[in-house]
Amino acid sequence: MLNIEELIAASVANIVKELSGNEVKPDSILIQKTRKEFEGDFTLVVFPFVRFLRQSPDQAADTIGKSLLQELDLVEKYQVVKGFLNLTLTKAFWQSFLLQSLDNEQFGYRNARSGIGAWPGEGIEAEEADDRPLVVEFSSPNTNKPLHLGHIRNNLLGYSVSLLQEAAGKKVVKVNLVNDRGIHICKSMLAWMMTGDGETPETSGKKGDKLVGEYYVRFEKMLREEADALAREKGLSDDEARNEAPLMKQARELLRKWEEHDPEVVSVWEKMNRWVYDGFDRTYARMGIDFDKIYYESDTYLLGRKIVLEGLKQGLLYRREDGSVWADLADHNMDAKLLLRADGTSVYMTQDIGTAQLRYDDYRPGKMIYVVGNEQNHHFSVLKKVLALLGKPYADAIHHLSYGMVELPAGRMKSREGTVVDADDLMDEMFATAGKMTEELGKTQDFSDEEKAALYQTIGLGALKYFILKVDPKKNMLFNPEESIDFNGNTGPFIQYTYARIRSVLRKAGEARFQAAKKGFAGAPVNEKEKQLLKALHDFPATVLEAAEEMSPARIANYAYELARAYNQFYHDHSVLNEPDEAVSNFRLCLSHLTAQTIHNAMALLGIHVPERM
RNA sequence: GGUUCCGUAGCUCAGUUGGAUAGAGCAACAGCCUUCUAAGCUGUGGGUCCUUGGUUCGAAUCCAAGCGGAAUCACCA
Repeated sequence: MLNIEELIAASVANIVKELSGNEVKPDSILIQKTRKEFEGDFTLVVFPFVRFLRQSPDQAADTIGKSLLQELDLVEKYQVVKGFLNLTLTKAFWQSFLLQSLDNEQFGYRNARSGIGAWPGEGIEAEEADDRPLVVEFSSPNTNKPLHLGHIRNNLLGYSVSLLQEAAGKKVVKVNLVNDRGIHICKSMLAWMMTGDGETPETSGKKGDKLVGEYYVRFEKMLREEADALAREKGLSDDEARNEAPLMKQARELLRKWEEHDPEVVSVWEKMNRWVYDGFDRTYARMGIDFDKIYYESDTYLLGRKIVLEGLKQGLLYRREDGSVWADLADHNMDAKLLLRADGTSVYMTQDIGTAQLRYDDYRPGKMIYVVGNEQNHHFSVLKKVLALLGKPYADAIHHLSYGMVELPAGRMKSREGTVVDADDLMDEMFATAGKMTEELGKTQDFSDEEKAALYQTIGLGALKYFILKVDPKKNMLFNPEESIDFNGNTGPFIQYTYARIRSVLRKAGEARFQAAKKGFAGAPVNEKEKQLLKALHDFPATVLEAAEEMSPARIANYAYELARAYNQFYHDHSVLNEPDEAVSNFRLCLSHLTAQTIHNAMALLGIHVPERM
């Protein structure tokens, strides 16, 4: 079915062709929303075809306007302003849009395509890439430290982008790739073995990821002391001293033993990783994030190595004298990339090759989206080149969703300077602030303790998520811990509040009255504030598709804000239930209902809940 | 130095495939609660859209050069 903009555009194309005999390109017909300061609903920019019509812009606009008025019933009138043709659609059009949308709880979402759940299997290769599932990787933490603010942006983005793609009709698989192996985790293990005295999350009461993180910090501290001493004694550079320090040698020895599957080492590794996973799980749960599949690097790096060795056998890669294996990327003006060290161990790129293959085998995705910070832009362009070199069909399917860093007023977070903003702490603070604000406003006197806790969590998380998601992903963003995140203005709680207000009206009206209202508003007059609301609501489905296309939750966040603002302006000026004219009251009730539904659906795409009362 | 990204109000950010007089919020000031939730609404002040050229009927948006900032150019992940 054509939407209204397409319908008008098609009609305009016909008109111009009849008048001038010229075929106009569809994309030269620009239908946009009429700006607030002019009368009208949609605007046609006539400049692109004044040439064909051999008329002044205003004359051309008038000519087209007249024809549209005749041809399309839903065009009520038009006005010409400086080469812009402003069309006003009939009340009937808007009211039937409202009526049709009201019963659709999934308003704005495209239905998920059926039959895609049964992958992988025969025939999947023949399907269009568009019909295949999408794999979205996000979070991807290391297991030596708790999650921090940077991870929060990553998690929220990845989760929201997944929801957006689903809303656009794609089948989505959310995956996490846990970096559970390597020197960093060996450092935590070593510090724990040397100084831990058997401490566990149970004996200490500490969250597992926090506990392991503490040992990582302890290792770094001890290493620093050793390295400083060594640098003084032997006059070594800092890098040399750190490398030469006995602790560092022990950590590397631990890694070597791990790769040899030393049972004792593997057992400590498993134990401490489990602590971390338990901690992460709690943080994810609180954040409202989940995954369909978790990959572990310890499982994928060997596959990567296998693929590299096959590539070498096929002559796609080459071996240097020292035995290391490389990809030649000179054709792409890139330096050669190391894929296996001389000792046969793998690097980051190697395991990413394995991971990509595994995902392809598991899901045959049309696209593999990696939500990873922009510091890894180069890594991903190399990964794609290497996979192409290896002849992998999924090389082009890889899409790096690159996002900007979260910066503090003093710059980047630095663990050495203790400026890392911990994810759990931040959420705790948000919940506490939400509670304080709500108590001050005296809004929850009749709430039970459980209801209060749930509400404060909803508001606190809403504020945090909205704050982060409203910013264009590719831009760096600033977070100032001194100034707590706002609850007024362009914020999550503002939108949540608007929803709660509407729900309050709807509760007062009751379901029976709403059902009756749906049948009883035809022909009611539409005032300016109501028209603004209708236009905003009408925009939602297209906005969802654009946001999905651009992978930008920010588009949805800004949309939700505009919608809430439009409702509040309407609400301020007009009464729903106290309106004496029954048809008008019915109309406003329905308008309120669809607005609530749309706010709910928009916020859901950001992973934000909306409260019935606040 | 090469490559990529960013530069819009005092601050944080919007601004669709180029379209009308560049918008919000915060902060400041002034108003609005006997009426469905004032976490709201209304108003005032605040701009060299980094600069200079180019393309165009039309440029914050596209192109080129320059300036400023960030990331990256690892046998780290």
